[in-house]
Amino acid sequence: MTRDIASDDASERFEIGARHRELLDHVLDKWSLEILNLLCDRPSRFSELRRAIPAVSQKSLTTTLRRLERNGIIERAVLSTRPLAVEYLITPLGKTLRSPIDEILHWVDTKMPEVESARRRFDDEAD
Amino acid sequence: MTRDIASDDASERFEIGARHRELLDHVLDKWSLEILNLLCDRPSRFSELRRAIPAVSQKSLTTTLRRLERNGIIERAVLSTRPLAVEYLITPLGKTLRSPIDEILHWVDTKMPEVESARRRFDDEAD
DNA sequence: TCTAGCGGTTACTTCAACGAAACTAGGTGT
DNA sequence: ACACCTAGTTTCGTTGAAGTAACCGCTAGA
Repeated sequence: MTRDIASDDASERFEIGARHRELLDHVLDKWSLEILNLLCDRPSRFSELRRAIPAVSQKSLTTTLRRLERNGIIERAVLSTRPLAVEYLITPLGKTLRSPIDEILHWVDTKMPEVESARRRFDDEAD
Repeated sequence: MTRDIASDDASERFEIGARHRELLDHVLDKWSLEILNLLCDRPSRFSELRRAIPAVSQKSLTTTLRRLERNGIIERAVLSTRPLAVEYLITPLGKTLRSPIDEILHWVDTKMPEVESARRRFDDEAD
C-alpha cells in the first residue's frame, strides 16, 4: 500500500540527495580511510597518526579528525596523564563503516587490472 | 604459502595506497554516483543526463563522462542517426560497482539519524 | 637554561574543481 | 534566412580544499 509515489520512473531504488553526497564527502575523503583503518586496529594518539601517515600535514590531520569526531565516527579522549595526551578511538557507529568501506576497497583491488587496461585502450585511441 | 609478507603489524588487512585513492576519486566523485545510478537503469543520451541532473553543468558532465569512460565504467556510443546522437551505457565492469555503492548508500540511509544527533551533540558543546 | 616533544592554531599561498557563458559545428524546422 | 537542437570545447573567474610554515602553551629531560 501507498506505493503511489515513485512509479513513473525506474530510478527510485536509491535517491542521491545532497545529504548523501555531503556525508560521503565527510567520511570517504582524502585521509579518512587511512585514519579509520588505523583506528579500527587500536586507539592512537595524534602523533602516532602523524607518524603512521607521514604524508598528512598537521593541519589536515586536525581537520579530518575534527570532522570525523563531529560526525560521530571517532571519539577524542583527553587523558589526564602527566604530560597530557590525546587519544582517538573509533566509535560503534564508526565500526559500522568498516564493512561498506572494505567492500569498495575490495572492488578496487580486484578490478584495478580491468580499469588499467581500459585506460590503456582509451589513451591509445587518440581518436 | 608465501604468507611471509605482512605479519609484523595488524594493519595490512587492506592497504590504501595512492592507486586506491585515485580510483575512488574517479569513481565516487561529485556526479558519478548519480550518473551511474541513471545508466544502470537504461542507456541515456547526453541531454537526457543533463535534464535528469539539472545541477550539473555541461562542462562537468562532459568531464565526468569522459573520466568514467576512460576507466572502463561506461561506454560512449555515437549513433549514426539522422541528426546524430550519442548514447552512454554502463559496461559490465561498471555494473560490478553497483553492489559496493549500494552498500555504502544504504549505510548513509540507515546511519544518517545517528550522525545527525552526533553533530548536534558536537555543535552544542561549544567547549 | 636550552632544547625537544605533544597537540594543536593561525596566517599565507597554491592548486584544482566547478560554474557561467560564449563559441563551434552539423542538422532541422519554418 | 533565421533560429533552435545536439553534443560538445574553450575561456574566464570564483571558490574551496590542501599544503607550508610559523607560532603557542605546556611538560620533560640534559
